Amino acid sequence: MPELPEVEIIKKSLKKNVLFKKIDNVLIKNRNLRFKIQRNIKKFLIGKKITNITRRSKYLIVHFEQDCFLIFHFGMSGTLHLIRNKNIHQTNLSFYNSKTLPKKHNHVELFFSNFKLIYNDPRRFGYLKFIFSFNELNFFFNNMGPEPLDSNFNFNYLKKKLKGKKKNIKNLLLDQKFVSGLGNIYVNEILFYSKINPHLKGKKIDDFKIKKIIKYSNEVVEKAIKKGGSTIRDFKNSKGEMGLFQNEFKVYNRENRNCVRKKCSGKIERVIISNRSTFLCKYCQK
DNA sequence: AAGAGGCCCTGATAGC
DNA sequence: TGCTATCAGGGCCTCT
Repeated sequence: MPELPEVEIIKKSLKKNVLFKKIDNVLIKNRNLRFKIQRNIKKFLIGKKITNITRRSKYLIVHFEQDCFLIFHFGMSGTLHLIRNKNIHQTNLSFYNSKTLPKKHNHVELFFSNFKLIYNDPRRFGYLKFIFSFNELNFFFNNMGPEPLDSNFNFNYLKKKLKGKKKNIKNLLLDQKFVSGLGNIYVNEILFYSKINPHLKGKKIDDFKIKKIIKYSNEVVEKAIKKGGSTIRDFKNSKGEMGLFQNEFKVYNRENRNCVRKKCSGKIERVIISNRSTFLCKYCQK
């Protein structure tokens, strides 16, 4: 599901609901995720009070007292569900009420005094990890590139990083060491706005295009957060959960439809780059 | 050493 | 209805 904007939305609504709450109990129903859940994680979590909820890139970070942390990565299909006791339905962005809670693939349940938080992940590409110190946390994120909205993601940084790069710009923007937080949807959109062909090699990106990339990375990500993220396919029946940014897509999922630029007569094409769907207008994106 | 591709997994949907 | 094929918001690992 989530790229940076979606995780940001999850962070915000989680913060409203679970800040300063204490974990009473933990149920591990299935340890098999991308990485196996640590065997003794239950022992570490029980009795801990949540002191903050933050995000780095596509990772959600739950902070506890005494400098320990629980990191969530949602992979392609990971979701969090807040379930109130006694059927009180919470219609809060990015949470599902108990009616829409999937029955299968609930991997972890965290119990609080009057609600529980469930991590569900059918494809198991996500994972969670308990972190024991600030040092370990910093180390974990050490190799990650700046985020699109970070001031370090600037002209000089891109200029330097793109120099001599044979990799195409699409794969570069998907590379979390290059810039972190973007995924397939937002990279497609950013390249369309920037009028850059996804196949263009890094070293061929001139100064003008670098500025475009920065400008539209910022705009697309900011707007997506404002709109509550993108909801494409999961849990169609759920209500009150949907992000709205999918209505703003200019190229993603728009194969064979007309280019939205007024003077352009092109059609959106779908091609494959490194096994991922790539949407572009060949007339606009050079 | 950088870059391309395979692969991990389940579920939804389209086409026959 | 039921089969098969294809596709999906990610990223680690291996091979060249």
